[in-house]
Amino acid sequence: MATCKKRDSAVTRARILSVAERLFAENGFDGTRVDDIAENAGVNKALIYYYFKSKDAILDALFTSAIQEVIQVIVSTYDDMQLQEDEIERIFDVLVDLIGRKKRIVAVMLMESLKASNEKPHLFKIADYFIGGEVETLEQLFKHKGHGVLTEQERKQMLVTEFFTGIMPMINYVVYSEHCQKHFGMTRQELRSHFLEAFKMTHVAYHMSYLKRHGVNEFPEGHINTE
Amino acid sequence: MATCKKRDSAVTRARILSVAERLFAENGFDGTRVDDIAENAGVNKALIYYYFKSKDAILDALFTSAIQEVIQVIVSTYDDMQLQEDEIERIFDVLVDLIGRKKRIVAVMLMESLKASNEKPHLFKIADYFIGGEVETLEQLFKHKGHGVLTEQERKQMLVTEFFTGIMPMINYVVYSEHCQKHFGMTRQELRSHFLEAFKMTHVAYHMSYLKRHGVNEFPEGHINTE
Amino acid sequence: MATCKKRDSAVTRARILSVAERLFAENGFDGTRVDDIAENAGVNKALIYYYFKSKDAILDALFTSAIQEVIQVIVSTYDDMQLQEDEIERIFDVLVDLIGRKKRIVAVMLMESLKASNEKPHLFKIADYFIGGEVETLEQLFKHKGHGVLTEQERKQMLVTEFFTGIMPMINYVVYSEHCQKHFGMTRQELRSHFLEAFKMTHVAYHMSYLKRHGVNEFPEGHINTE
Amino acid sequence: MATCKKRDSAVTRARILSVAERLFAENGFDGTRVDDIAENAGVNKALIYYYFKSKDAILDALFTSAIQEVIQVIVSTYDDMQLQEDEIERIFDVLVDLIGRKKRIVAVMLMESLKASNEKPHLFKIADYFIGGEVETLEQLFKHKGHGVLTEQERKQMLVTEFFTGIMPMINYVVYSEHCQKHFGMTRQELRSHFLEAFKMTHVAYHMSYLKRHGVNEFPEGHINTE
DNA sequence: TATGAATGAGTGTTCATTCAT
DNA sequence: TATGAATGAACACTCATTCAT
Repeated sequence: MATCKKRDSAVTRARILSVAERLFAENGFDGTRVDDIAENAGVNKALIYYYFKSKDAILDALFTSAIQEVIQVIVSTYDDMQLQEDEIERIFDVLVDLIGRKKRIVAVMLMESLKASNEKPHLFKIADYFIGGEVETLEQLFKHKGHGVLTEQERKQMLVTEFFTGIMPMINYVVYSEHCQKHFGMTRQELRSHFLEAFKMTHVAYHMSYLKRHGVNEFPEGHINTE
Repeated sequence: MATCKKRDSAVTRARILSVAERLFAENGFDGTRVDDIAENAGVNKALIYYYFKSKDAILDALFTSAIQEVIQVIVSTYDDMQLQEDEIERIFDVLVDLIGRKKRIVAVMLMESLKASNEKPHLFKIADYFIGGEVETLEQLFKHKGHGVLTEQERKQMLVTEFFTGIMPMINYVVYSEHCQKHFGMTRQELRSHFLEAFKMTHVAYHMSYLKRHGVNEFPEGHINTE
Repeated sequence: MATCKKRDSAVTRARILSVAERLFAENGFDGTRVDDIAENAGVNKALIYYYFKSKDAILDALFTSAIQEVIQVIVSTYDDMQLQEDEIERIFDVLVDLIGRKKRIVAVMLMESLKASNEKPHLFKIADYFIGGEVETLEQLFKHKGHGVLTEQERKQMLVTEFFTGIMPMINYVVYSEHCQKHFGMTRQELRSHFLEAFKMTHVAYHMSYLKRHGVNEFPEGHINTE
Repeated sequence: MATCKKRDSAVTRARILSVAERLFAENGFDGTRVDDIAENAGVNKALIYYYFKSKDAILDALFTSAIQEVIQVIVSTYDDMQLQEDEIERIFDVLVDLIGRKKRIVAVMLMESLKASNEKPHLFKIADYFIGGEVETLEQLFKHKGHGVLTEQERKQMLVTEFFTGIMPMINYVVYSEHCQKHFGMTRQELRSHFLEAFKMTHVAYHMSYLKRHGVNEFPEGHINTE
């Protein structure tokens, strides 16, 4: 009769992950004790080690699943979406919501990435997919317009621009959202619309002018339109 | 006679702080042991507690001194600098070098700021001064041009824009510099010039167009010039 | 019809015991985990607790069965064997092979016996049977020769001699065999023949001279012959 | 005024080692907890890790110091001692007392040596010195008598004989002394004299007859005398 | 000002054992 | 007879902090 809550492997594992995600975000990875995770998940500490090899393995599992989820959404987004200017907001919504749903684990990713001793920050795994999508889209447009392939320098410039003025601001918006609301005394909506405006006026505007400068004004089947 | 290397209170204290800054940046605050600090500073562990009440106190001292130094530089920078476009690069250099010199402690600040449990992230203390400088400068220009004071909404938009597309990208550039060089396969110089270019084409360009839109084309005694 | 591999109680139990014996010998009792036994035996960990009350119970079962097996062989050996000198080697073979077959569990017994806290080392259970066989044989000979029963002191001397120069060297040979081969750089055969020689020249030679000293030169129906 | 007991590094370290030695002997290495050592030594557990890198390091320290002590005594013993038969008992006393003083740590060595997974048992380090002393002495005698150097086979036979019928019985006597007294119902003195008798009648007798067989009846400046 | 010794409270991890099915 | 899930009690080791000198 009663839906058995205990003894369900998948559910328990998920609960551990969920709790770990929250606590890591609240106190950082090092600041979170396995005991805390156990207690908050309502399971025995040893059970955590039944599902995960180590505390690090929990973090890895969180990272991996977050990255996979993000990648999946990005791929499908760039697939079925026309980059018309009037769709900017919709794209923005999708991406911000996407990261937002994983904001806690993304925050942990940032924390770990900030450690100088960290060799291969997971942050870049996500960034790569975002950037990859944008750069690829642009290359397609260029090829269609008769421009040759990008030079190495052009590619590098693109990567850096996308990273520091495209994806990172979005990530920062997501992870610092609450702090900003408090510090600047804004509602969630205010902050969101102000950030969207700022993003449009900087990163998006740059894209538009870049395309215009390269004579990409009309798009094959209706891609990014600049005016 | 006496080569006063040991027994010099100020020097020892400074060495402890310097070592702590490096180790905190390398391994995070939680990942750094007081033993490590002691060993690397070449002092007895107990001596650290003679100079600092606790490990946290070391971090606070680092934050405080870093913030003070940053503020001091910013104030003097905005004082004696003409925001002509041809000076953008010089301003950029000054600011980036400023943060860069404190990059490690800034990285720690970011880490701490990312924790959801953190009430008043130190990050904003620094950001406020940067933003404050820019916003004040703009307000001065506006007043001079006959525009009234900024509306609340305009101010908020300005704050958000400065934070997410102005100061944060610079901070990110500084703290992720090494990781980016490695990940994108660039030299320090390449990354710097690409980032500067990206910054100009987004945040700076936004400022220029904003000013132009508001008819601020000439400056009293030679402020920001848009063309 | 049914290939009864699983679901065969006796076989499973035996497999658990066999695996436990190997692992205990390899890593010691404390160094062996029940998980390891389960994994190596290819059974579920909980099943082990279906067959055995505890980890200690597994060890006890191993001890008990080993001791019983040893006793059984000893009894039959001393029954049907003539202690002629030319049979020394055959006796030696039988005994060494006997212990050798249980060498792993014997090693564990020794380990347990070495603990000062151990009250009644199992080691003596086995030793008693070996010693008992020899002493009894000798007593039979003496009685037959007209010597009276042994004095208490003679018995005690016999026990000690048998223990330290008879059974223990054989046990040591078996349990340290591999280590000795490696350390002394010998093949199994070399070590065996050298040990047999050493055993003959010490313990066996002592027996012979002892018997001779007591005028036991001929044997009723062909027992130990000294020259 | 009061002789300061605390805060004396050497004393504390020694107390830890002493307690560890006792507990390891009582319960085995794996059966002893660091907490137990701390409690019995009357020190904080962390202090143990201030003096020793790990639990294994404690064992190593015990082994190393025991081995060094044993080696030192052996060297001086074989140096200044005449191997006359009437001195056998004195030699025996010295060696047995020597091992006896380290009986607990020797017992632990045996336990560890019994683990099949143990690569280089410490047991052999001690055994080598005992055996080395005896073998060298014999070689000297042979050389003096005009016998050439030992063949490889002779050396190997000697090593095996010394190990299994010389040093190991003595070690066994020492480590099983208490158990034997209890099991065989003897006093310490009884056991000792019985064992000495057994040792003389086997290992020592073998040495004597071996020498006689090789015509070593008189000794240069009074070494081992066989009759 | 400086240090070696000492401590209490963790901290990740393990393991024998049991439960529910 | 068999299993996957769950647990409590350890356990080796760590670390910020303090004491005595």
